[in-house]
Amino acid sequence: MAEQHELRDKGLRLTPQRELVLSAVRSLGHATPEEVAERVRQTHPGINLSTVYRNLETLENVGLVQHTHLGHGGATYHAAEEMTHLHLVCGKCGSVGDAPIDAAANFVQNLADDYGFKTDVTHFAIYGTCAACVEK
Amino acid sequence: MAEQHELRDKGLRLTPQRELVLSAVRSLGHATPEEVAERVRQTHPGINLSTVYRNLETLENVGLVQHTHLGHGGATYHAAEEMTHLHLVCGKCGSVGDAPIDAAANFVQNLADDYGFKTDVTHFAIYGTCAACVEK
DNA sequence: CGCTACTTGCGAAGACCTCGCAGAAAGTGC
DNA sequence: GCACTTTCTGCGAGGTCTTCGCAAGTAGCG
Repeated sequence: MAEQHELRDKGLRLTPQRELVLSAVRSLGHATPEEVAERVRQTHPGINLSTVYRNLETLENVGLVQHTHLGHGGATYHAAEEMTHLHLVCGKCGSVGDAPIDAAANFVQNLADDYGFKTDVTHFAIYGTCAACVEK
Repeated sequence: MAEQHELRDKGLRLTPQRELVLSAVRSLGHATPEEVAERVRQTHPGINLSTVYRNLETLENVGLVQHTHLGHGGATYHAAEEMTHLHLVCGKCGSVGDAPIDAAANFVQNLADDYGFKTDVTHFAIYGTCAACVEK
C-alpha cells in the first residue's frame, strides 16, 4: 500500500495537513471543503481553511480526488477510488445515494453514438427524488 | 397566445421588468442571473440585479422558468418550454449541448426499477466532453 | 547540517447572493 | 379618470463562500 509514498510519487510534499485532507476526503465519502476542514480539525485543530482549499485543489490536479457539484452552491469532493458509482441526489431530503456505473452504461453509449458526447461518468450528479421521499 | 396574460393568470403583476426577465430567459435558452440582467439592460438599462434575482425566483415559483446547476458555481435558468431536452455540459469548452429526453429514457427506467429513484429529467445536467473537444 | 523550494497561516479582497426599507407603480372599484 | 391598496423596484447594507499575497515555517536533498 505504501501509504506514505502515494503523495511523494505524485511529486508532492508529505505534510501532515496534506495527508489529513486526503484521509478526510476518503473517510467522508463526499464532503464540502467546510466538512473536510471540520474533520481535519479533529486531529489538527490549527488548520486553516485556505490550506484545505489549496490542498483539495492540489490533490485534484494529481488525480487523487475530484469534485462535483451536487446541486446547490458549493462543490463536494470525493476520493478517486470512490468514483466507481453514480451519485443520486435527492432534491427533497438532500441525501446522496449510490448506484453502480453499469446502470448508466446504456445511456452513456447512446450519447456517444448519437451525439459524439463523451460522458464523464465519474463526474456525474443525477438529480431526482429518492425512494424514501417518493413514498411520502 | 395572449402573451399579455400569462403572468396575470399566475397572479402576478405585469411589470416591464418582469416581462423582460421572462423574455430574456426565453431568448437566451439558458443563462445565469448575470446574463439575464445584461440582456434586460439592453432595453431597460436601469434594472437592478436584485430585481432580476427576485423575478427569477418568482417566475420559478409559478413554474414559468426553472433553474439547474450546470457544473460550476452559479445557477442557470431556462424557460419551462425548454425543458424537453437534456443538457450536455462540456467540461473543456463550457458549451451546453442538447439531446432529446428519449436518450435517457432507458437510464431513467433502470434507476426507477432497481433503486426506486425517480430521476427528474428536466433538472438534469450531464457532464462530459463534447464532440468538438473530443477530436482535439 | 544547511540550503532551496514548496507549504502553511493569516488577513484582506473579491464574487455572488439575500435582505430590509422607502418610494413608485399596477390593478381595482367608483 | 381618480383615489386606494397591494405588490414591485431600486438601492444600499450584510452574509457567505472562495481566492490571493505575503512572510514565516518546514520537507526533501546533498
